[in-house]
Amino acid sequence: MEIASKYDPSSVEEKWYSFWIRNKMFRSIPDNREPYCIVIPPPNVTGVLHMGHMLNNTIQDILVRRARMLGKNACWVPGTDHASIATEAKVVGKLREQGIDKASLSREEFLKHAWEWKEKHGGIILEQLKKLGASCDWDRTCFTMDEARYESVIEVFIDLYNKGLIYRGARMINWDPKALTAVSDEEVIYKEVHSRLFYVRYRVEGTNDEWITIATTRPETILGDTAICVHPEDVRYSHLKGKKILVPLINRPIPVIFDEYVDREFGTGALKVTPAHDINDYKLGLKYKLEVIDTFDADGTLSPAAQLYVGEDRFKVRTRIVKDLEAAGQIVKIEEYTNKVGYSERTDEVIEPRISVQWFMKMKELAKPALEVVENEEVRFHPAKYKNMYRHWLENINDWCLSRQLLWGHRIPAWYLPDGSFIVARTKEEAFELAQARIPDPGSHITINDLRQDEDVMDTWFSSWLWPISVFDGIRKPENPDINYYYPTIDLVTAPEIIFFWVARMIMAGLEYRKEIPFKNVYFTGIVRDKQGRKMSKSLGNSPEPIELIGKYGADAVRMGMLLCSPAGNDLLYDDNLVEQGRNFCNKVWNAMRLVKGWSVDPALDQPNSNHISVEWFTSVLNSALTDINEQFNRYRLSEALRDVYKLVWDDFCAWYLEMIKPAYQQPIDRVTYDATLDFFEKLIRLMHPFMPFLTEEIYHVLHNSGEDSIMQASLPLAGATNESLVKEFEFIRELVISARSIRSEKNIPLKEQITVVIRSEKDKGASSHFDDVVVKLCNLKELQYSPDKPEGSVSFIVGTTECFIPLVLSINAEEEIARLEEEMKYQQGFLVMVMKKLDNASFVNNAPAKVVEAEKKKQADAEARISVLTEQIRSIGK
RNA sequence: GGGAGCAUAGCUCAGCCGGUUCAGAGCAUCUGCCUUACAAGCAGAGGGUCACAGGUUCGAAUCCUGUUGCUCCCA
Repeated sequence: MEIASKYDPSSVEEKWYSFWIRNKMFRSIPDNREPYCIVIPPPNVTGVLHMGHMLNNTIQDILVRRARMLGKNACWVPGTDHASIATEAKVVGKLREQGIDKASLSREEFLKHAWEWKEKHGGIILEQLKKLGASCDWDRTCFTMDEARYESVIEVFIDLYNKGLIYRGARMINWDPKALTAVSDEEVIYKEVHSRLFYVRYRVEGTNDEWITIATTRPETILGDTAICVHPEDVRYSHLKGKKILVPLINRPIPVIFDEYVDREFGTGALKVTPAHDINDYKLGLKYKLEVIDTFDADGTLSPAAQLYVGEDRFKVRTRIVKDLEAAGQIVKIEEYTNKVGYSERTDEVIEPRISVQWFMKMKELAKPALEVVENEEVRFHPAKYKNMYRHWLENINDWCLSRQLLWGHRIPAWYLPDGSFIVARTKEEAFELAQARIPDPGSHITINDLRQDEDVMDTWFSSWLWPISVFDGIRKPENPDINYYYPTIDLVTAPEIIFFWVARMIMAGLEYRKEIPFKNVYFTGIVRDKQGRKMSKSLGNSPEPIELIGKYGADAVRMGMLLCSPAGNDLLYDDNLVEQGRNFCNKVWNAMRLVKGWSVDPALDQPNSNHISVEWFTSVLNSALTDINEQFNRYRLSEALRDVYKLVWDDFCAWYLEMIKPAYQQPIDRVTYDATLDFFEKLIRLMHPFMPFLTEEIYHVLHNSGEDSIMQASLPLAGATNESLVKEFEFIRELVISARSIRSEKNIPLKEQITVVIRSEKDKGASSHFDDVVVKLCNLKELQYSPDKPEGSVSFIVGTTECFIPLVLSINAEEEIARLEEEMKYQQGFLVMVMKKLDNASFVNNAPAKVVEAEKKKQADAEARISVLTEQIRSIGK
């Protein structure tokens, strides 16, 4: 049968994925093998997967497939995340397109739409993962809001509330006026923006023309000012002690306070204090018991408390109030100014600091053990540099704002009584029971219908942080066989940007609910960027569509391309040519298979010497590479491991080994070499399988003509012994061959023309002759000779310290030759001078380790040998 | 404003404990080749004061200090 000269992934990938699924090869159930488990970072059901997911999931699949081939019971748990705020925004947007206003829907109606969205997009995402080749145990697919996960979240909320770790309180929070919800500190992105610094003068009460000038970037908050703050040692303002200042336009008197918080150098050294709308002002307000005037409504328009501009948007008001202040003669000057402004991660709306009653979780107690397990490397980070970042965050941790004013998510299990107090309970019924028990006066009876559940849902991450436990139902059933077997999981693969959102909190949850870390290693991938280093984003349109890419190049190529260039924690600059490189590699392997598959075996043929030595050599090379690659995996250097595989397969196996044993056209090969080669090939594809599952499965079946077994279930090749001296010997041969080829190329000697290479050596001495036949074959030699003399009319070259010649029929250009040799001579002499400088230095010889000195002496000897050879060569040509 | 990290070939990076696996890899570039597995290929070649300035040392890309430039995190 003719095998196509180009590997066609499209026909192969579908076939093998359904084969794996059909045979339940990704399925894992607890048994007595060692478990290996990864839980997927659940992708959001907001949309489709992007290149970052491709990289991240490729890495997970590599780890899982490798673990499986190492005989472990490998389990990769897939799932998706409900992504509260992001998904809700998408659903609202979609409804708006259909002319439906969210406000016109009941909670139940809205949730129906949200679930529809989830079913559709969650499904797409899982299909994309399958296209990539992900070997997830699909029977375990979870969703952060399915029944088991939902109940787990509620359980944990109640438990932490009862432990006093969750509380309800009024705090200044980050408010998203577009999504109309609180967001956590971690969801605020600070961006540098060009703005203006307004210098506004406030009149001192009781004077006609005494003023104090403040500087602000947010004049629209002036109406909420409740103090002016200056530094206690600032002499410019000391006369204002006890005075009142009038808020511009509304003339409300406010006190002057004195606090060291103020930076005297900034602006005028006088600060307006608006406790309702700035976190630092809020703290000052608490300290000095200032009045809090909330001049904004939830949607970012001014509230009646502002007195002016009521109902107008905050940014419109900024322009208007400046105009009005100017008219009133209270603008002193306006400066251009660059400052950082917080934006909502989800809606990109400018965050408004706002005082609001929310649910919070105390973090300090949980943070301590979570820091410890990373410090002592119970949980290892790869690369380790992220420990610094982690430590810094945990040491400066704030309470976690848990509630979100949204519909899509886990609803807060708190019920309010008519008197405003609340009860945290699983169900309304339970809350009612508790309520009755609590009410001291039996006469003031309430009915169950008097209870009203909190309208808010929880932060999405409050479900994600339980993920490694909840996917095994370990919250509801802490002793079930799955959780006992799979937990703690082994590896987590995620992005550094969610180290706080997710990684830190999972560690906390694990320690709190299992008394055990959730995973042993965290592999941080980089961010996939475009060639210009920009983050890939939909709005820029700079991200390739992963499924199209897979369709064009094949999943294996995409996996290779993504990983080849992404050492742990390093950003990856995506370029199509990475994927091309992956595709080319697939094709290379494919063609190696075509070559080997095309050979016919002659059982009568003895194994020639050159084949024998070649097999021995490659055995050693393979074993040593297997050892190295293992080591790379142990250090979580996956990109480097893949590079080593690439080099082993392409360079050592294809470019050297196969060329060494390749029979002449239409000639048969001997049995021993053929079997050894098939064995090598099989080991190589098994080694490659975690990286490129489809191609290797295909080749596995072509090589075996086998039916139902799969390379997935084969074991990884084990490293055996390496014959170091043989490998070293071959390095000499490799250099010799390259030099000879290079001369062939320089001298324009056609490949077909046979030449002779002479190695200068006393008979039976010098270069070993193990590989002589190999050299003859690789260089297309008539003959390889050893001779103590230089042949007449030949080009010479040096391999190591050994002199070699290629006798040429055509005349040698003496000048060219001498120039070439002299250049080499110059280099060698320079090298020798450097070596001698060291060796002549008494303190070097006395202080450096003997080994180093020895090495220098060897260098000296080698350089001298080469120089004398060169001298002799130049002289002989010269005469 | 506080903290962390990075700077090595045109590009992306590797170089752990200072010393021939020290100046490397892949890609890109250039020159030959459609050589019977592969042009998605083969054979060659060029290309770097290891950001800058000091210091420690017999010896520095590697350790220390400063400078510059970039990145990230936190407020």
